[in-house]
Amino acid sequence: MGRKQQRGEATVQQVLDAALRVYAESGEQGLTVSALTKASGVSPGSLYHHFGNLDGIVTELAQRCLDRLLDELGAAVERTRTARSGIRALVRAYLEFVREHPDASRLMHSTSADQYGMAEATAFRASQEARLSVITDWIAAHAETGELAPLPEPLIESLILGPVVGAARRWLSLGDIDIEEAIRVLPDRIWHSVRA
Amino acid sequence: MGRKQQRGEATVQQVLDAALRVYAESGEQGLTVSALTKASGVSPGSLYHHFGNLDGIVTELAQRCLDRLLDELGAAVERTRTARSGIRALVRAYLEFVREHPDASRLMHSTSADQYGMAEATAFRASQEARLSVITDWIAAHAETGELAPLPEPLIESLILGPVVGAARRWLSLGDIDIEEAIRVLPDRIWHSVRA
DNA sequence: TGTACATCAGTGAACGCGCGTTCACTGATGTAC
DNA sequence: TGTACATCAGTGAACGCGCGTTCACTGATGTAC
Repeated sequence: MGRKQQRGEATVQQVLDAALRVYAESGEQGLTVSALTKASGVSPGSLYHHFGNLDGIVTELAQRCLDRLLDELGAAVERTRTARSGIRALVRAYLEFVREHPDASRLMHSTSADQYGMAEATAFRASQEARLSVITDWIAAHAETGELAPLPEPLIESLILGPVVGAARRWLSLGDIDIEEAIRVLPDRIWHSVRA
Repeated sequence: MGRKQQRGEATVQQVLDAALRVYAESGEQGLTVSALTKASGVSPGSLYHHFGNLDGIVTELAQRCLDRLLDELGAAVERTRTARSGIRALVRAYLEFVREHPDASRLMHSTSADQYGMAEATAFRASQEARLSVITDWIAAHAETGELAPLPEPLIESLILGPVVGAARRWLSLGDIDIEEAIRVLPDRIWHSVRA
């Protein structure tokens, strides 16, 4: 049985790069097969050979973006000791990721749990569970020490990520937020909403 | 010049009701013209007579939903004196609206500023300015008294609405949040993140 | 090392479907005098 | 009150476009012996 050829993965990467570019320029409704073949130089047939269908491309791209984000968040949190420094690092890492990768962030913020229905959102979450659990476990641990408010994990998560996502979205779309100021200010503000 | 006939407005309402129903059942991609004609009993021609195009229907529906939400938020805030009671009332009113009108909330949360590009998001916001300013003015007023943290209005807004929207979205899609608990808990938690 | 074979990667013309939209028309409602 | 006219409301068959997808095929890469 032949091993997978490496030029395959190169093509996959080429397509995903092009997809992010197209999405950044023309948004979700601009992300068509013909736009992708044009932007990537990859033929429709090859595209289907690697991804199955158009949805597969978007899903794969969103997954990879989320992978990177969650990796950074996990790393940020694991470098800390106290709940306070952890929350602050988490918020800062998220906003810095958005600042560094605005296109990827835009994509994630509009596809992750939004356009897809509930079932797919659940599946999506499940597939990231390994990376996600680094963070949720950390939260659970610090909830048990009494440093964090005794709330269900989803509520804690909403309190932390809610303002971050809100500010990020707004910076990405309306642009009436100074992201540097957000990075300076939000971590501590959010900490005050979840501490015991 | 003949006055507008009232059966026109009845048809418009019929279509918008159907649109919300279709959206709730089949999501954004199910909201097609043929689905609307089937669900509303209104012919394509009539549909275009009243709305111009399909986008016009979605926009109109989102606008009307947002109208109602902002009215309730404005009313909730105006019944209060202190910053603390105002913030808490605002959060509570938002979550109660979501609980009472989940379908309308789902629609707003995925169309308002998401699928549309920046330009349209701005225009959308501008058209709601009257209702929006009731709330932003209230925030500005209480920021000046020193009750609220001295932050730019968009950041305050993110801190307040972020967790609310996050929790609402999650209740609407994943369903792993107890909305009654959120109504009980979030108002005070959020208040702690924006107070001076 | 060379040859034969299997699998992977990639092409691009072609297809059919369903979408948003139009248009010529009929019917209903309101206005003028 | 009745008649003539203008505008609004509504119909539904028809259209064309562009979308996602397929498929028969060629070329490249890796494996077996």
